[in-house]
Amino acid sequence: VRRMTLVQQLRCPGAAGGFAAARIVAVVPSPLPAAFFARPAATVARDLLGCLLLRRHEGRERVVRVVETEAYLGVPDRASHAWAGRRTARTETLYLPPGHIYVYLIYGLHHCLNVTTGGEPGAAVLFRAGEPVAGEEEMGRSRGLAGPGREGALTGGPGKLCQALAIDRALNAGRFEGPELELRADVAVGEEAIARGPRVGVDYAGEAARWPLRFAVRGNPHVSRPRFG
DNA sequence: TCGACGATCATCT
DNA sequence: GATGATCGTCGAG
Repeated sequence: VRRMTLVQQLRCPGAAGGFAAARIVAVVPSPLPAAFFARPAATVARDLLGCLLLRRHEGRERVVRVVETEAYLGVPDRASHAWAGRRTARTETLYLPPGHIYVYLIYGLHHCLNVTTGGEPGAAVLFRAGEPVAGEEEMGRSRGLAGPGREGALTGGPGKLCQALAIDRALNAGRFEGPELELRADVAVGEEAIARGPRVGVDYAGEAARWPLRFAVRGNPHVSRPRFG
């Protein structure tokens, strides 16, 4: 049912038959190989759309489908924590090999989940939003929600996603190969179904603030604000 | 040691 | 659309 829902969301208005925008690449989800992450951040960010993000916590599994990401290009990117080669206790994680987990606290309140990539040193991809696939009850409890809220209320934003998946800095510097966090290929999202735009909340970054490094599944209701595409 | 600020969110109007 | 919450991080002194 979830897969059908996604396919409907991926329908491309201009494509006859509607399925041109999505193709099933794996019936049985498979873990992403290390080579997947060892590419430029923008490429990884785009290809992560449609993948499954698994979180195992307290003996239970929570799963979301990735529907929104942002690429941070590292040293040459003023919006990146690794801009100009900055190395501090916090940013050290960004320089780990591709496929590592980078979690940091923002605004003193919220955690943000990233994965390191190839390309320039310090490059990474921020997970901005997911579509719940399994473990919605646990997510709601972690979020402190009474019942099922509007779409996007659970995992429609980087802070919400981390809270729903019980992700904090305890996971920082780990790897996306289980048991706590895992990424699996599942559905490839066609170019026609991908919206691109400038990244959120980086107005301070000068020219880099306008780089189109935000990626989302076009029209998916779980994509965070500001909506675009 | 100190001060300014942030890859956000919920709750207001 | 505006605002307050809340504290780790980092650069300046």
